[in-house]
Amino acid sequence: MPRPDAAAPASSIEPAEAGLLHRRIRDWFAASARDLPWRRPGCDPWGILVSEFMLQQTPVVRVLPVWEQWMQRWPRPADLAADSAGEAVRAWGRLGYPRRALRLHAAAAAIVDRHGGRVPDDHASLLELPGVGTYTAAAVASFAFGLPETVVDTNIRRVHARLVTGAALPAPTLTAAEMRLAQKLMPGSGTKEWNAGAMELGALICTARSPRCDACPVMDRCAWVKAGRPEPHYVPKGQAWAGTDRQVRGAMMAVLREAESSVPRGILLGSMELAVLPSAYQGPLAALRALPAGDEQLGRALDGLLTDGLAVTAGDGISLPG
DNA sequence: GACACGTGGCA
DNA sequence: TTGCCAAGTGT
Repeated sequence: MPRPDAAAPASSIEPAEAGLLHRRIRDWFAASARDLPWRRPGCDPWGILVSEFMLQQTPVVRVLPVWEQWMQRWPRPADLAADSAGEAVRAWGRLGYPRRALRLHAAAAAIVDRHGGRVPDDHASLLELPGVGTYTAAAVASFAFGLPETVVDTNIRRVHARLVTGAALPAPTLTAAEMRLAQKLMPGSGTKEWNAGAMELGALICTARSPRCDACPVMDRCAWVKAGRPEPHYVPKGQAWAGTDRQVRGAMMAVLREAESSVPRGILLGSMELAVLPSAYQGPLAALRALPAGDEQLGRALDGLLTDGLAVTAGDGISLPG
């Protein structure tokens, strides 16, 4: 049975065709890449690792200012490891998914403990760091150390789906066929520029919505364009937000980030009046109170934060982890 | 493999 | 305005 959105067999890419794609995309990258600070020659592996953590599910424009602050404050892994996890979470600000801040802090500690304070330069060691999965390990190995790792992120998956497979979008989850295709497409040299170029092409040109095919360096080779740019075969599953525990957790985290010290549990749960509280977190607190969350959901959200280590019990209250 | 997990910009 | 989407990871 045909599976239209599955990746094509790797054997369908001829060496000459692959060579053409390598040349075109790397040339395009050299001419069109954004000047991002973590791509500059002076950026060390730690700066690249920090950028990869922040870029997980978060757009570049929002990462830029926070990355600059982090590198200024914690220029080496040991600097971050010497500070508290709570400070990392606070400095994470509103980037989202604050557990990434916790894991980056833990990764810094692991780098100090297990690697003498230097970011490890092999895929296996990187993969053992907290918060580092298949993608991030390959990205750091490739971008920081120039190793010939196969990087597969959401941009690259979409580029491959269109260019080679002819589908409008990649499958909902990463498949083994996609990994084989990505490996088959890897050039014999210049892998760093190939990985970065394919990713950048997906981010700037071959975008999820309204791709700019007129500016694409490989439009004439694109299987999806040749097929008449068919619609996706499935409807992407949306992310619920309003009324979810995530929304409540986010509002509670905003209160904890802004608070100078610990926050009484009853304040977070809405069972205690504000009266004479220090005013630092009144804004975030008002936002939390405005949510249509019942006692049960408030309790569940707080328990989740405590379980995840994003918050800890401190005296009679709740605070960011020490 | 399906889910949970933040946040804000853009069409 | 509502919904989609962004350099994923851990369970």
